[in-house]
Amino acid sequence: MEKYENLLRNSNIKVTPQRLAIVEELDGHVHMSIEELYEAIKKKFPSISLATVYKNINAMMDQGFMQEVKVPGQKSKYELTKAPHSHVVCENCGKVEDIALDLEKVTQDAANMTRYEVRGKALILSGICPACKTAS
Amino acid sequence: MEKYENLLRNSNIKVTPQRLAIVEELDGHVHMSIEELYEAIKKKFPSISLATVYKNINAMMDQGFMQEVKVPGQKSKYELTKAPHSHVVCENCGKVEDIALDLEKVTQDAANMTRYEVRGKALILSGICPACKTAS
DNA sequence: TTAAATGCAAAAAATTTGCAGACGT
DNA sequence: ACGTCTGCAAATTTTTTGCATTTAA
Repeated sequence: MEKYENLLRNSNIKVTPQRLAIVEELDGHVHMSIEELYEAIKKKFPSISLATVYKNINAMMDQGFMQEVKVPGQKSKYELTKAPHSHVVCENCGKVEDIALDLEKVTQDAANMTRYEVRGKALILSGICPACKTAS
Repeated sequence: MEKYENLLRNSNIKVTPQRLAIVEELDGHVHMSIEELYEAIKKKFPSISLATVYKNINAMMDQGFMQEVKVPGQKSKYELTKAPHSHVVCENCGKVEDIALDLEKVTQDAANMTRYEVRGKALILSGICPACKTAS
């Protein structure tokens, strides 16, 4: 995970094993709640404390490294900052996936209707994922 | 607020002054956090307890009367259930507004790409509202 | 070497629960 | 009258903070 070490270093944020563990965990799972992250990291890093996870999530969010995904009906999940994108969440299994959707038109419409200077767009679609549909 | 009395009554949920106060407050302000609701209602109804606000929000959400709006960067706000719609939030003053946007195309795209059976759509745009733009 | 990070325990904030009395229907 | 709701206090849960020690650079 060389790439993350450098990304962190370039941003007045020290590279600690705890931080790398968080980043690597997210790099694998993509979307996890605080508690999920903590439990997962404890397996490889039993001494980590929950406070450290909180502090680091907050620090990395302040630096723009990480973003909160406010999922309807469940706890917030966190992801490493990537290109802007939308999310799809399965109402059955809770899984969250990224999806690249074109929100240009919708954003234009909104700007015209509200006169807002629109800066951010957060779209979360929910439904039943193919796996859960098959299973039921 | 006759209308709400009947709506509540038709749904095995008793009409109490506390509940009417919550509903009337939201009917006026549309989007409020738990704490905002509690503070506002206390003015007209000093004996209400925070626990009652929580219990009623939860009860009315269970009944589908009320919905949580998970706003990026601030506490969740609540609104009375209306026709599906999107939201615009001002990053400066925190105000949340409803907006009717056509998400048909975007939803279709998402369904095609993910094979999800899409049921819900939550879009929150953020930016600077006209009032804050003028003021700055 | 030095400022920043960790981990613990304690504090604070947010939310839920149990229960006796009050209230809606 | 009956079952539900309220308000209080206590219990949980979630998140933040202070501080002594350790660690990255």
